[in-house]
Amino acid sequence: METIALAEVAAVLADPSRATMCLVLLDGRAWTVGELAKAAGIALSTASEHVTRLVDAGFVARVKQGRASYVRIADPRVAELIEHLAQHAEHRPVTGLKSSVRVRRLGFARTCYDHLAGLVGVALRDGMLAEGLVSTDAGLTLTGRGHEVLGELGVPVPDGRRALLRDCLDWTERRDHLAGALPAALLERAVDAGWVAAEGNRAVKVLPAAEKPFAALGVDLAALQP
Amino acid sequence: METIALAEVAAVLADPSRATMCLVLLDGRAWTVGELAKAAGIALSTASEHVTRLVDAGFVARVKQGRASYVRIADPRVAELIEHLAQHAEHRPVTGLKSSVRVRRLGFARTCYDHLAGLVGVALRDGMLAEGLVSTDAGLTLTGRGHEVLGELGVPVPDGRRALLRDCLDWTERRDHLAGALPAALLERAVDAGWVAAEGNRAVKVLPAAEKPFAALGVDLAALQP
DNA sequence: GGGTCGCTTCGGCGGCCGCCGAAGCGACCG
DNA sequence: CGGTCGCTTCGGCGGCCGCCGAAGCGACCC
Repeated sequence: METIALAEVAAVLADPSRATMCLVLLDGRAWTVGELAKAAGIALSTASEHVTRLVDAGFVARVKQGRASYVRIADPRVAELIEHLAQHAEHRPVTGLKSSVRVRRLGFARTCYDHLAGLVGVALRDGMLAEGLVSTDAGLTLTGRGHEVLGELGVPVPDGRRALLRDCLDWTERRDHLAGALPAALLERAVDAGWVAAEGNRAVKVLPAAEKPFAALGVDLAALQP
Repeated sequence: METIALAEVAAVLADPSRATMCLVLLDGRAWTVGELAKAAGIALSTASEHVTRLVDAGFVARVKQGRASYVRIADPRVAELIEHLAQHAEHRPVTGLKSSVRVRRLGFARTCYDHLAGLVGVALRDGMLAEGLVSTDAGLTLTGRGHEVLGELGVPVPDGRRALLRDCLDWTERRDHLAGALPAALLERAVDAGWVAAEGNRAVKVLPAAEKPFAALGVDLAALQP
């Protein structure tokens, strides 16, 4: 019986249109049904049906606002599940030509649901390790120094149920970057403080103000330019 | 393009027969194609086709031995992915009547791929936390005392790429138990040392010899009997 | 070497599901 | 209070895919 549940959940993501929707929703924003239809290249009516199914499966939430209907990922755990699955999917040969163009545009800095990824994301992981802010001795952990430095930068260290730090294989870099509650808080702080700014879909622009705080995290942005 | 990859991977698990196969394979053993066919309730020919597809997708490995053909999960990361998906699947209402009977049989102690789960698995997490062997201060980590105690028990602390400790929502207990490289090493030691013995599919029998080592891990087995 | 056994491959059937356009339905705009 | 706009629902079409039994193919047994 329980086994059927697994198949049902997988079936929801097994359709290319629904998969596309989930992936674009990983940018953390709320999309209208019409936008999702366009992104997936299908009729509005079909998109609406897909959204219904994603809602029923608990993957996304639909919030009506006036005559529009906004769709967003239901909760961070779902985002992590989709990322996990996408990681496995990208774990093999690949890749087309067109995608490499898109990847170029997104490669330097981008968001992965609610945290930084791309070249900058990977450098952040390396830098924080090198500075001793995080440790991999027994799983990924934040060190005492890490607590201090983040405090000085105005990044609150979350203490909820969600894992503080997780490795997340980067789609473009093929190396791990940091995911979890802490990187999410870091991105939020970075946007608030004007260190970075969201550009397009998932692209992120790194602003000059980022230089100092990122240096404190072990990242030399000047040496990193593409 | 990349989006299609996600859908393809999900599609592999979206079939009830293949999902069943993957779930039974979570016991870590190698199954023959015939056994899998019986478990899924389908013809041998169909099962063979499913196995081929699971192999192509990188979920399982097929190793020929004489005229038999053994199938097992391809690697621990795959097992974690399937568990992750199954967790999401079981995250809702549920449950039939028949399944509760099966659950009863498996509830006390069972394996979850390569580590202990069930009531004992949950108690292990609680006990190790209470004894200060693991900590949740910044993600799940093994403490210094944890290293010591495990050393005394003859459990080697792995240092590979795989995460040492992870929370894993228990299907039967609806609470977390410990997964990851360390719980896997613990189970292996427990079997070798005769603390526990594998019974049926995923059921585990806890032997008298388990009392002392489990007490060291903060678990009072006598108080735990079902 | 003939017989059996376990698995794989092949052909063909049947059902499910994703697709669209048309129609229905609120919400907002004048 | 008609008109438009965004979304949802409905009916029907078409293709894909999981299913089986039959046939093919090695490996083992005697």
